[in-house]
Parts: sequence; C-alpha cells; structure tokens
Amino acid sequence: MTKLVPEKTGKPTVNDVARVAGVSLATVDRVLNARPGVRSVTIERVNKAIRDLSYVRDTAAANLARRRIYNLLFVLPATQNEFVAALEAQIAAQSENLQTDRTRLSIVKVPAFDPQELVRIVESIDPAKIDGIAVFGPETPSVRDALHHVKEKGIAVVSLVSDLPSSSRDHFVGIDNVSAGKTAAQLMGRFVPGNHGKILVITGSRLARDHLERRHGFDEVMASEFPEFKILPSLEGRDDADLLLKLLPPLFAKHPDIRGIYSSAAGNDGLIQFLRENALDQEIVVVGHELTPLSRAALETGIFDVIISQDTGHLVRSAVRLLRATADDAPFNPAQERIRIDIYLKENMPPE
Amino acid sequence: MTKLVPEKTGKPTVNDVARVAGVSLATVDRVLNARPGVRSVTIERVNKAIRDLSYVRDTAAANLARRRIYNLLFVLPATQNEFVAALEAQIAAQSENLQTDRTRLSIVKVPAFDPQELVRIVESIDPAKIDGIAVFGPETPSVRDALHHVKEKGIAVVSLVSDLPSSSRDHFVGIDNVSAGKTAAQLMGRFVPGNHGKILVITGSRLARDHLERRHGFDEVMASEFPEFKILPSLEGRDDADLLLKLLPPLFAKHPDIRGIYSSAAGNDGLIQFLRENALDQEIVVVGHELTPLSRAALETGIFDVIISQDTGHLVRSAVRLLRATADDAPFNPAQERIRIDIYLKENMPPE
DNA sequence: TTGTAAGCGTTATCAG
DNA sequence: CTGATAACGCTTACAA
Repeated sequence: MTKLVPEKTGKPTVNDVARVAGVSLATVDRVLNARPGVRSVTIERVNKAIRDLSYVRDTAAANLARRRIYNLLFVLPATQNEFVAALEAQIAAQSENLQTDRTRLSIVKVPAFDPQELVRIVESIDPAKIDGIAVFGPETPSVRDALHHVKEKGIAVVSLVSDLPSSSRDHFVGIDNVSAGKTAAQLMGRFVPGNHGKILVITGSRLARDHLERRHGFDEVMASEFPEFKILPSLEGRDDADLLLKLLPPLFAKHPDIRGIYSSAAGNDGLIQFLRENALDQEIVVVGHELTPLSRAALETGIFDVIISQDTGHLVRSAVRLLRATADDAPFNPAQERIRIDIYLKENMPPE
Repeated sequence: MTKLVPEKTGKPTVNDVARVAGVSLATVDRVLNARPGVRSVTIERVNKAIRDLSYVRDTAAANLARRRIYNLLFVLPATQNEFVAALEAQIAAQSENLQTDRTRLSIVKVPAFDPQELVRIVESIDPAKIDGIAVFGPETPSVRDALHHVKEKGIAVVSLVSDLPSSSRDHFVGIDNVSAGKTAAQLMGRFVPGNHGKILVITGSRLARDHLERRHGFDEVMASEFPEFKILPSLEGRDDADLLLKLLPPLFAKHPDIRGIYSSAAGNDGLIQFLRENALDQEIVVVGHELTPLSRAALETGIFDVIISQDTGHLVRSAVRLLRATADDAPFNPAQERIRIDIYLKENMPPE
C-alpha cells in the first residue's frame, strides 16, 4: 500500500532537545554519548530537556550516521557433535541476514575441554577488531580471569549454553540446566512403566558445567519424587562414540535390569548405535538432549522417548542481540532472551 | 568501546548502482520501489547494475527517509480468558519498544464466537489508517470473504492462534494445533498409571478451528497408540466457568472412573475449581492448554500435570514482523516465525 | 567549552 | 520519462 501522506512520528528528535535546552546539536550529541568537553551545568540542562521531552534516540539513524559495524565472535568447542554443528550452521545462516543490520559474525573453535587453549585464544582477542564474544566452554579459574581481561578491554561477553557464572560475563545465553535435569527426571519417572527400576545417566565431561547442573537437577527430583528408582553412577561419555561403545556392554552385562537412560550430553550417536544393535530400544525409556538429525530419527523410531532441547536459532539470535545491546549499552527485553527448555515427543517435533 | 575509525561496510549503495547504470539516484529509487514512469530499457539497465553489484537496500536508511509508520491492528475475541488477556498484555508491552521501530499497535475486541460482528469490524477497516491486521477469530465463509476484501485494499493479513486457511491471509501465526492435540494424547497415554481408563475432553467452541484441530490430533493418537482408553464425548465449555461447573458434576456422577482430562481450550478456571472442590486433583491426570497465572498455579499444586502452551510474546512479535514484512513485501525468516508447541511440567516452568 | 556543516543510505519534491 | 536536491535523525570533523 502506498502512504501518500505518512503521518509524522511526532517523536522528539535531537533537534527538539537542542532547541529546548538552548544548545547545539553537537552538544546534545556529546551528552547523549557521554563524550567529554561539556560543562556539567550544560549537561544537566540537556538532560532536563531529554527528560522533559522524554526523548529516546533512534538507534537506526545513529548507526547509519556512525557507519557502525558490530563484529561478534563465537568461541565454540571443536567437538564433532551435532549440536555444535547446528550452532555453527545457525551462525552461518544468520550472518547473511545480519549484513543488513551492520553485524558481522565469526567463529573460532577451541579444542574441547581444554581450558588452556581457550584462555590463550580469548586473551589474544583484539578489541579493535571485535566488539563482543559469545563463549561456550568450560568453567575454570583461568577462563574466568581471561574473560575478565577481555571485559576490561571493553569487549562485551556472554556465556553460551554452559554458564560461566563466576566470570564477569555480561549475560548467560542458554537454558536453566538444573531445571532441564529436573524435567528429565519427571518425565523419566512418569514414563517408565511401574515407576521403578535402575536408571543410567550418561554425562559428557566433569568440566562441563551444563552437564553437572543437569545431573544435579535430575538427582534431586528422582530422590524426592521417585525414590523407588535406583540411579547408577554417571558414565562419562566425553562426546566419544567409541568410548561409549566400549563402556556400555559390560555395564549392561552387570545391570541387565536398566529401565531408563538419561543421556544428558549432546553426543548421542554412540548410545543410539548401542541400543539399536542390542535391540534394547523398545524396552528402555530414553531421555536425550538436543534435537539433531540423529536424535530426531531416534525419536521417530522410538529409540528415544523424549528429547529435551534448546533452540539453536534462538540461542544465536539472543547472543547477537545481547552482545550488541551491551556493546552500546542499550536496553534489551529479558523475556525475549529467555531460552526455553523445549520438550519434544515425536508428536510435536518441528517439521524438517 | 569507541571505534575511532569505523571500517566502511564496503556494501554497494544506491549511488553505486546509479553510477554503474549511468542514471540518477531518483531513477534507481523508482525501479527499486517499482514506481511508474521509467522506460523498460532503463529498468533493465538498473536491474543489471543491481545484480552485478549484488546490491541490497538498507532498510534502516529507507525507513528513516520514508518516515514510514506501520499501523497494525490486532483483532481479538472479547472473552474473559487469561490467554487473550496475556496476548493483550504482550501487545501493550511490545508497542512501547516498537515506537523505536516506527510501529504502532492497536487492539480491537470482537464478541467471541460472533462471525457477524467480526465481519462488520474487518470490513470497516480504513486502509489509509491500517497497514496490517492480525485476526484471532472463527472461520466462516463470511469471515473469509471479509478478509479477502481487506487484502484487496492492500492491507496485510495474518491469522493468529486459530488459522483461517480458506481465506487469503498472508500467514498463519500460531502452533500446529493437530500436533498439539497429538502431543497431549501421547502425554496423557503415558502419564495415566496402568495406561487405561476413561478420558474426558473439554473443548471451547465448535466454531473454533484450533479446538477442533486439537481434538482431531488427540483422538488420532489415542486411537492408534492407546486403544485401551475410552474417550468420552467432548464437553463444550465456551470459556464459561459457570457452565462447566453445572455440566461437570452430573458427568462425574455418571462416570466416576474418569482417569484423565484433556482441557483443550484456554479457559481453565471452571475446571480447576471443580477439581479442587471435589478433591479429584491428585487422582486424575490433567493436560491443559496455555500457561497463565491460573494454570501455572494448578501445575505447581499438582492439579494439572502438563500444560501445552504457545509463547504469547513470540506470537505477537512474529505477527508484527510478518505483517511488516508483507506490508512492504520484504523477505522474512520462516524458522524464526515458527511458533513452538511448548510443553510445561512444573519442573520447566519459566520463572515468575 | 561549544557550534557549524557535511554526510550516512534512502526517499520525495520539484523542475526539466 | 529523468535528474537535481532537500529531507530523515543522528554523528563527527573542523571551527570558533
């Protein structure tokens, strides 16, 4: 439709502020951007005008004038798992559309579960080239310090998927992993017929905070609501299918009466292969994490019963929005940035 | 952080296109916006330049210059239920932030389940004032025709929550309700101990397509995967707590062995009250729809066992994006607009 | 310490 | 049919 006479927005502009405050555009801009060289009286006068008019700056116009480009870096673990691959794919896909929004995305991969290397890479980030980073990695004191350093250089920092709460990250982008573990337990408890039996928990790494949190949540609900179950000690899979295929057979030999498996890490291939080969898929309730091609197929064929997931598209979009917002400390909408704990049954899987 | 020397984007602009095509800015703009008054030779020359440079227009700059304001109207049913209230709240909340994005949101309420009145209101929409509408309403031939008319006037149309597939709506913003019903059935089948018994389905209105679709999905999965259950005929609640409180007692007198209830509409208050008063809450598995204050409390206290939901914030944001995109037929990201079927247990409810 | 004026990428209003 | 040229709201040299 063609609007011949677009109604004016009526919103106050810098010009209005300047007029009301009795100063020039440049001065308004200076206080707006907290630039030096303005007397405090003048600052106050401008601020009053801003308040009186309830002025709010037009970010689009500002960015246009600034020719500003946001350079954002995703620091991801160099594992083979599908979840990380999905994240990478999302980053690639979105960086196309983000060209329009003056935002450049890049990725650097760090050897998995290797804090040293992570620290090295983070420390080497050039603040002249990068405005913000999203870090998916382990939580160690050295990592915390490294993040503190980049923050001090003026780079925005968010932790991704696995939180780094002791660090100076500006935000965490990911699900509440304790709740995710609790959710898994509730579903496990309800789904296993007769509501009792042995449960196996497969985890990824002891260094991965997300995995630990899930385990805690799982144990808590299992203990309080389903005490008839017996939870076996965790199996540490380390995203390594071969390792799992070695560990699983003796374990099942010892405990042939396992009734449920909670696969709390993202690497599902070893487990799926084992279950299929041993025709165990229909007898055991399996709760997995992250909707990926493999886990999706497992859900469709009944090998998996539930998948707890987080939307990788949302994860990336949220990280970008948050990074940009903290880079020019603008406000953001917390509700929009809350990553949901998605529960998938074969009935509500999204298409494709 | 302050970027002293912002790197240039390097992206081609209208100026580049004009230069390469050997025409003026104005002419480029004309073909860009498909305005009349350009020889087809010139058009082709400009288009070639656009292609060669792989130019893509800067929407921010365009909107700035246009002073364009998007006026969007939400047409909602005038029911008392909490879900619609949540939608309204989201619309109100988001319209604040959208001021920055040159987007104005407004709401009009139509008597629930009243196609006549809906038609009247839709037909009276002035295309000079409104750029797009999001309609949450019943599907009837007259509604379809009315929507066809507004579309012809150049107004963008999306259906909200409940689809109007036979109409000329540009998009549907909402969940796949058949899948939602299937999901409810799967959870019901798994959660009821012993996996058998009588199931009651409470629906809203026969005119509401979303409710019908849910019922279909529910029945399908129940029949194929849980044939031991007996599904009773639907109860039509019409979002009316008093009505339900009248209908429920005789029904339970007749079927004291009901083991599960699928409340497929959004109005849950009557049901919750009945269950609590009759101390039936712990014995019956209840699957409800839409996370609202009431249903959330019911989930926390164990009256409800599962809630299937759709994020009202996402619904509104998605409707706005889609309406804006079709208004100036720009592309959009389908993945971002897909509304998920959320499953909530008490363990994964979002905070607050 | 403050102001003037040019410019960011696009659209719109005039003339020609 | 086509082309200058002035906006849009904001930033930023460069002056004053």
